[in-house]
Amino acid sequence: MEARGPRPGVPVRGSESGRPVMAALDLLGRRWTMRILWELSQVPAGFRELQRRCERMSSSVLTTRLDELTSARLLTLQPDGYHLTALGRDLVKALSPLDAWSRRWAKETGDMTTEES
Amino acid sequence: MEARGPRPGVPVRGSESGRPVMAALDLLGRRWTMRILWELSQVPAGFRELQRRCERMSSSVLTTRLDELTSARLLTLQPDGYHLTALGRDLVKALSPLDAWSRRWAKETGDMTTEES
DNA sequence: CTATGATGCTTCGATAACCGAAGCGCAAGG
DNA sequence: CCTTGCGCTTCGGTTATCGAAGCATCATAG
Repeated sequence: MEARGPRPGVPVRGSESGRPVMAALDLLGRRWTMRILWELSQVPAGFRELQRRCERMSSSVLTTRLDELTSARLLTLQPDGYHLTALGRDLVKALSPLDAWSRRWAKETGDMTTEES
Repeated sequence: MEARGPRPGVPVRGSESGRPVMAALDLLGRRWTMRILWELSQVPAGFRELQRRCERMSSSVLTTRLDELTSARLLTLQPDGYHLTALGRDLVKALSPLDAWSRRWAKETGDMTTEES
């Protein structure tokens, strides 16, 4: 299929610099990407189960994302489904404070607390 | 403009659950969102400067994102430009391990275009 | 040998998201 | 007055995503 997502060292959407973090932001800023990583970090899954878990995400996009993430070396397809690589697990680990943050976000939404420069 | 992005506690794209982290993943998984937060965390900026920094991102999308992020209480418009709120700064803080990870990613992908951030 | 059901994945027309050049209304400066 | 910069909108064109249907393959069952 030749999807070929963003990789560090190469210009990406919104940045010619090739700075690694920009490639990461591009990759992660595509629909479903973080969700897929998130789901796979909980429990590895095959194509269709992944699709089910993500509330019927379209199969074509799932294929594209799996291609991008695989060619970025974040996951691999194994007999029993897609797994995160060590690199992929590290990414999820790097992203994990997001869960705690989101809970705080939920709490503070509706409040009128803490807002200044 | 009434764009109104995802908020915790409300069903979002790809998840009916309303779980906070799903709302966060939806919000952050939109084009330019993380980049905008990233840029504003470095230095606050007005509309046009922000547009310049993000290599000419389209103004219409920028408006939409600023609207979403503002109504999510992650940033505010002040006389001297857009600023992160305390909540927004915490988000960026939660996302900050991404920078270190991306450098490792770059190393392990074989590409050595590791510029300074 | 069917047939049935599950898998990973593709196709393709329809829809939604995004792009970007142009322009608006406003405020400040010359 | 004229210009400059601002936040922001408009709108026609482009790209990304959707989703139902289908294909090839493998395993199990009849």
